[in-house]
Amino acid sequence: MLNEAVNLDSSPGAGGEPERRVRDRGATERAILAAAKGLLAEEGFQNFGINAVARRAGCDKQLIYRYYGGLDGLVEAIGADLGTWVRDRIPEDAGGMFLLTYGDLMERLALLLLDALRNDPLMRRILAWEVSENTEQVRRLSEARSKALALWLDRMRGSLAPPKGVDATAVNAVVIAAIQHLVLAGAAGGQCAGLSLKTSKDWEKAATALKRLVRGVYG
Amino acid sequence: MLNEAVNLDSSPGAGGEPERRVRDRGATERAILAAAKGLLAEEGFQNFGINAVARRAGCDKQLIYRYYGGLDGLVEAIGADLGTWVRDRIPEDAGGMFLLTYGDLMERLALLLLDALRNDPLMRRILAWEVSENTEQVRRLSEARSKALALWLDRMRGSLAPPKGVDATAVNAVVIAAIQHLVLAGAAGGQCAGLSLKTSKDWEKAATALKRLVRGVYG
DNA sequence: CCCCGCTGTCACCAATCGGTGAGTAGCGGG
DNA sequence: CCCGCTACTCACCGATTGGTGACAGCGGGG
Repeated sequence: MLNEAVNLDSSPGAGGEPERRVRDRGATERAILAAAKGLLAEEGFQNFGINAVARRAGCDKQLIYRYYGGLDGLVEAIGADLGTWVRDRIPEDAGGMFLLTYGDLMERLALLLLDALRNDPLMRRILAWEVSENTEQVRRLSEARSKALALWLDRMRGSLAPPKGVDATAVNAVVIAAIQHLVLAGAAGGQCAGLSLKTSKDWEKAATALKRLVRGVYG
Repeated sequence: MLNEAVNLDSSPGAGGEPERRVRDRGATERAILAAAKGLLAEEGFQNFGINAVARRAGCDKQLIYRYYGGLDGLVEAIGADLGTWVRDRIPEDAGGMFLLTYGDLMERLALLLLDALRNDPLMRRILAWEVSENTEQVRRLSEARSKALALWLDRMRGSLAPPKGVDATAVNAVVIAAIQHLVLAGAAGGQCAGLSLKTSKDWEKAATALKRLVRGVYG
């Protein structure tokens, strides 16, 4: 909770002095972006503002206006940064599933997405932000996130085609909705509709139920 | 959307005058509660505060402190009010489903819940609030909401038992999670995971997918 | 060498927030 | 009729918000 994480000028010089910041615009920009992401991930969008970001980044808010054009630009930068999410989340064994059925694939994807979201506080906060507000800021961020998600799904799916007679888009959307809400509810309140979501055993139950549902449709 | 609902002093007297408020504590209390619910439903929890509620109720915020003990008490009152939600949402034909299978029942329940939430902005906002914050305020409200939901489900279910070999609690929680997130995403951004959620045709697609998933598990 | 521009800091602005204490206005009972 | 209780309003508090203009200090190019 205490500041730290801001101390990017931990030069080995005599400690404790006023410690003038080095003049390095690139580093400052990165520090601001990191502060924004960290703040959003840890505190949520409620107290996400110019002052808070500047405080956490350890610089003056004026720099945020100068370098990012205000909070909007900063949010946009965060959105752009989400592109890396895909790169980081593609397991290396993605190619190892080329002879699975669509059902196998979707089950696997669902569980992977569940885990990925469970371990990504920033993504969770953005998700919560999306369903809570409908400002321009959020819309941009939302677009970036959903694009990243779509790209991820695309990469993972490979060239497997869904079975006929099923509106795969809709079914998958419902499954993804379930995953997202489970993760959000679990992170926020530790439960969802009477199902506890705290221990890993709880999550296994949820995962099993999720598998059953997916299998029930895709076989 | 405009204020109204607040206009409890629409006495037939000459309109436009300063229109002194009648001294009626009960009416004022009700006006405050209504203002709070309306504000929460229409604006969301972001700008939900003492000042905003007082402004909308057309009275001094001091009265909120006096009558409800501050925002916390007011939120609690909203929570208590959610008990009525159940009463209002029990269709009269609830008894007409006594010989359905569990699958029929859950399908019906899922669709009913979907519609109920789609038409209840207040419930939606509370839901969004729940997954966005974890303060004491929200926790109380969340508890009231989930209790209301549980009661509703209970009333609707009647005495039908779930099939064996299935973790009905978990499956149902996942289904409910899907419904809730679909509604939230639809209301906020008009889409979810590539599925548009604007027209009633869109919602039919989602409902169909939901039915498929439920049927896949419960037959 | 000096000066200009870029980086970073500080002081200040109006607006709003939650919260409180003091004071006003009207109704009802003696 | 008047007095007192109660519903209600107003004025003010400190803190924090987003936002801006002016200034300081270092460094590189003329």
